[in-house]
Amino acid sequence: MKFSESFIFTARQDPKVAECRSHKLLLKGCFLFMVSSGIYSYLPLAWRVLDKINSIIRRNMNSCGAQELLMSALQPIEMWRKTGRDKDLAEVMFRFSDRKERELCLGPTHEEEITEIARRYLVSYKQLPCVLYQIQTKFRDEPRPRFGLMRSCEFIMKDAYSFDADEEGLDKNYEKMLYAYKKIFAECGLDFVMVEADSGAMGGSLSHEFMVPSGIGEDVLLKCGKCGKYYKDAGECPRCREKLTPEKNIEIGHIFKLGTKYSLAQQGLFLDETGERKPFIMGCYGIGVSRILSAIAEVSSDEKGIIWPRKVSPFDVSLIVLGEDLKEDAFRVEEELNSRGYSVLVDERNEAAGVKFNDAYLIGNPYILIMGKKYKESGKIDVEIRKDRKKLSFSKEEVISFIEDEYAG
RNA sequence: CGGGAGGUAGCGCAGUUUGGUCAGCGCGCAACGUUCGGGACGUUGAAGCCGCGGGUUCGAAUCCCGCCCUCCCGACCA
Repeated sequence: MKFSESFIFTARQDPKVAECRSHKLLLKGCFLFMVSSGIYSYLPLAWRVLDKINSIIRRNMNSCGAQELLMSALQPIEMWRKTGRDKDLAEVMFRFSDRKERELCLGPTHEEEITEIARRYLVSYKQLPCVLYQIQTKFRDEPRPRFGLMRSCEFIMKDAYSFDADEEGLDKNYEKMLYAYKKIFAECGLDFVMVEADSGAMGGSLSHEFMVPSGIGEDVLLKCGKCGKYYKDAGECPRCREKLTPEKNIEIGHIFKLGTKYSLAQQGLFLDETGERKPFIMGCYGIGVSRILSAIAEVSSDEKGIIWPRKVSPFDVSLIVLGEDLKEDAFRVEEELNSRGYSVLVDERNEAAGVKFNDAYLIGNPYILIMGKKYKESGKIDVEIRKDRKKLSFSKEEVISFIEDEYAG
């Protein structure tokens, strides 16, 4: 893609509305458009990243045997009355009524709706286990949106729900999901920690949170200085007896063993082998998709901009062209890379070199190719690695295989 | 919802104390020329309900009253 034709319009100065690093960089780099407090539009750059995160999630969910669906965002309040959560979640629900006076809300979460779906179709033990998931926008009336995308009123979430005939089945699905989550976050390039957590308003017996230590965020965990383990609450490290120090974290995932809370309240019943009616044993598994984006921007960045991990970067490669007469050659390099499956952002704008370098750092693609004076003289293309700003120099053929090697590794 | 800070051109800001001389600066944008491996230079130009509504005054970005919006800290956080 040619930079001059792309919807990328970076800012030179830091935006005033942003205080934390990810918020600042995402606005400055033209990833996000702030509509209002806690409400954002994802611009093309961010959407490319989200698309990649979603692909990683889908691949890992599908390989667990989970099936994707998409539930409604509009939900009748009536559905929530069965579980009593119309009251528990009253504060966070965007509620209103339509012209027929039907009471509605914008879905803040979907346990009730998925249970309605499950009870309609899953009527026999033979249909279990069953795992369904969706990637969808959730709506929550936050009293205080914060840190840009970190806590917003509208956000993208992956939520999965498991239905089993017995506890053993739930344990199995829970383990599978836990394993998949580890793979997903690792693929997204995030260092995360896992802690046991409260089930809160979700209910149920066991839950784990996935956290990114970041120095900012809303969840404080206690870290053991000796073994490095994190705890939700404890006076001292149960293993080392070492003092614990509080550290801020970003929660990017949360999984719950729900048990029968919803199936009992909503008559989510099936017939077992003996012909007895039994409630589903349920689990639910959430990932804050848009929060992953901001978590990466928060922890994987420097003063110049974001440093996207390879698998989620908006483009695989930035290509800076310095010199009007080199454009055609640059487009040929782009084509070569495209044909091998790599996306390239070719900066062929008529801008000063410094502008192009700084924009490349801000946008944060993992590799920056430079075609300029050196290419004219010796046919060499410089490669700058965004992560550590290390510089290498290659011939045209070598560059292609270098990129291939990097992405293969 | 409590406490703090702020709202002036697309973005970042000065001006408000002491009302007039105030519609300003930088960046960006448009045009032309020179540049072209590290946020270039010159010339010219377009762009503003000074957050909104009342009030005081001969006169309000500036003073008074009310409201709205944004950020930060706290409460809240499925």
